[in-house]
Amino acid sequence: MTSGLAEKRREKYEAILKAALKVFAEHGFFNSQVSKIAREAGVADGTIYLYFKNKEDILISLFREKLGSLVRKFHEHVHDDDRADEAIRKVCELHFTELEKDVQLAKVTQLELRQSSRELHSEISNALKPYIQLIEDVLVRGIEQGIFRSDLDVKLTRLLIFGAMDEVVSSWLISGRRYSLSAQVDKTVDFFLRSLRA
Amino acid sequence: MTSGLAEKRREKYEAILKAALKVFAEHGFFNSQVSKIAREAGVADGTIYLYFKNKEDILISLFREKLGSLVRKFHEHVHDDDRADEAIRKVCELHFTELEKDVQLAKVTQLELRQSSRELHSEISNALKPYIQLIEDVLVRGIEQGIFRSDLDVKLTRLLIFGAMDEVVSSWLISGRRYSLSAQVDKTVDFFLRSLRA
Amino acid sequence: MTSGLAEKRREKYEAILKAALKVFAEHGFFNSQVSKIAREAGVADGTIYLYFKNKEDILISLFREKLGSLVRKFHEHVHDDDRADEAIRKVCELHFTELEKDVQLAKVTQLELRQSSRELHSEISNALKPYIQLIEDVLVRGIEQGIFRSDLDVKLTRLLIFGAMDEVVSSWLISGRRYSLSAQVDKTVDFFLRSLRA
Amino acid sequence: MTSGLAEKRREKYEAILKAALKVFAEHGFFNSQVSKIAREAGVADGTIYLYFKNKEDILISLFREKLGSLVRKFHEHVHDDDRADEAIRKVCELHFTELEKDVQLAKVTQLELRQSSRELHSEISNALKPYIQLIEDVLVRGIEQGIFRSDLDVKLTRLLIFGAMDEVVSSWLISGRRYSLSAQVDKTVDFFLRSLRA
DNA sequence: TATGAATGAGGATTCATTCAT
DNA sequence: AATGAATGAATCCTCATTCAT
Repeated sequence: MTSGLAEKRREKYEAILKAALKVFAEHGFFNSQVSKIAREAGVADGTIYLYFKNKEDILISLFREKLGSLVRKFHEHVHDDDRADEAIRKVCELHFTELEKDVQLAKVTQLELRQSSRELHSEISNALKPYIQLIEDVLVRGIEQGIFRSDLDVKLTRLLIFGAMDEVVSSWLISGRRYSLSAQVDKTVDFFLRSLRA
Repeated sequence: MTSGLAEKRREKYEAILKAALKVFAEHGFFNSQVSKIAREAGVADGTIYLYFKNKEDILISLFREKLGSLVRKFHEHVHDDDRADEAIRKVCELHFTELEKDVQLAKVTQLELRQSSRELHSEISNALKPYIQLIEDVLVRGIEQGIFRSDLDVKLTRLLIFGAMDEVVSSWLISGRRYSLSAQVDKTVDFFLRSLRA
Repeated sequence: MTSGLAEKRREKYEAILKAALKVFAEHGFFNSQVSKIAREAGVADGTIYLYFKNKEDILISLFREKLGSLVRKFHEHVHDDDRADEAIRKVCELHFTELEKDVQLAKVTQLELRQSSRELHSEISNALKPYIQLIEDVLVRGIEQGIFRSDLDVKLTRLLIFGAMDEVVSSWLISGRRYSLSAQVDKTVDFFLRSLRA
Repeated sequence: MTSGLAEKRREKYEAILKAALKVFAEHGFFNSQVSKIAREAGVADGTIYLYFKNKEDILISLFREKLGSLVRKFHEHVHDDDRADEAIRKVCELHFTELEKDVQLAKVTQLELRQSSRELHSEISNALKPYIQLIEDVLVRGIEQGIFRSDLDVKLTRLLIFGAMDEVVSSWLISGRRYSLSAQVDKTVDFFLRSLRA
């Protein structure tokens, strides 16, 4: 029953990631001890190193898994023949609602992820790429559909859109989540579409 | 001659900040030792603590000084009776050209500043407030001038604008500055104004 | 078929020792992980502990086996009625040629063996005793045969002889084996015999 | 008063070395914690690293200082125009009496010094070189004086002599110092001179 | 004011050994 | 007998900060 073993391994892997998410969100990356994560996950300190190369690797893996899941969710809800303006709305909606649902994840991605070492930055930006690319794909499709301006610089625009959403989330977190994040979707998307439309 | 003393004090204060900017930009906040900053500034380790409370205080002070100077520069170039759309252009232009001119500052604000502790974040967002407020003021003025839509949510929009610019700078840095940052001003401002205009 | 089982056990025991010899010679005792020896021997980590008490026990066993084999070889080549001066030559010849043939063994005995813990030292000197004793026996026989001085302090002299040979081997190893070790036999034995002869 | 500062520094340096000698002799290199040395020396753990690069550096420095002092002592007692056979006696006498007087040093040099890492070995053999060279110089002088055989291989012979003495000291230590080490000088030197004499 | 030697808390990681399977 | 995943004790070193001078 190899699947039993692999499954068990996967379970422990995810237990550690879950514990890490909680600890990182609560204390920040640099103030989180590996031993604290181990305790939270109910494993020995050394066990962590059977699943992850080092402390940074935990953060990267966490980020990859979560971002991958976000991209996957997007693909579940949006199809290639959907209207690009609806797709933009869906991206923003998922971005805001998913992070609103999972505050720990929001904290880690917005605040703690930046607290990493120099080398980590390229890893992180690699992990972000599929998401940024996804936004670009929607922009390109919008132009093809004749919905978006054909003179758009898609490489620049994808950054403007991602950066704008990112800042809204950060600000919401820093404010202590005193208002609804998902309530910002409409106005945010409106802002984007006014600029994008042909 | 207290002013002589005060002047001397100010000089050393600035020498330390200048050294810190260089060291932080080169090695990142967490990989910068106070002793390295002291050596770069030509003072003893202990002297640092006569001017700053602790290591974080150096970063905050650096940020405040630099951001204050950026805000000051804006006020030099833009006046209350200027057209709001021109003011938005001026904000973006200054944002991009100032950071393009001072790469060390760009690195510190975009990358290293985020590597700070939990407590630091509120300090940083405090230091950012005057700049964000400045953007908001322009938006309000634009509405009053009838140039911008009156249904704008200025609190949200200022974030969208700041976040978008911020991301363009980050991306430019991460790319290794392989293209001109200031060359992005026109398209970026165009993106903003299409959404803002009445 | 206990002998079949015992044989299999012996085979695995020797496979582990052979692997340990290679790993110890290459990385030194303290830089050799038990898991590395296990991998080299093609067994699981835990299996090591079915054959050896602990890591040190591997080293001691290795030493005993190898030294025992050296003593056995000596007895194959020298007989009680041989001339003692010829026996001294044989001892030195075997000492140098055997270690020259088996560099891994030389490295372990000369360099890594010393890197052991306090408690190990008595074990090691126990394992060395048969060899030192063998030298003493030759000396006693030489006196009886009238070939060696009767005023020799055999307890001291056996140390002088062993220590001298030991140092030649160590120096040869440290030099990177840039010359022939066995070529030193004649001059070394000459040095000994000038002092020993009646 | 720079000499005051330098003196103070030297004093602390020696206090740490003295503490290290005691701790290493008692527990062996690998079982000696840096913190134990610090406590013994009456300084903070971190202070150690103001004087030494790392733990190994303490051992190397200790070795160098002590061996240097032994070489210096030899030069105080022997002069270039002394008879080479007397010089050999002096070498052996100093070797045995100095280590007999300073058992901690004997333990460290004979037993613990070998327990070092691969890289350390070349450092150690470098530190030993002046002493080995000193023996060679005496041999060369003996040949020039016509006292020693002119067909001596001085490079080999210096090893035989050093190795023989070294082993006597090791054996004495392992025996628990149950006999006088310096009492072995006469017979040891006699063994050497019988081989060396023209 | 300025110095810089001294402090000492703090933590990621390794690896010999165990034990459930 | 054999496995190898899990354990968790153990420690060197860094570096922000202090304080005697």
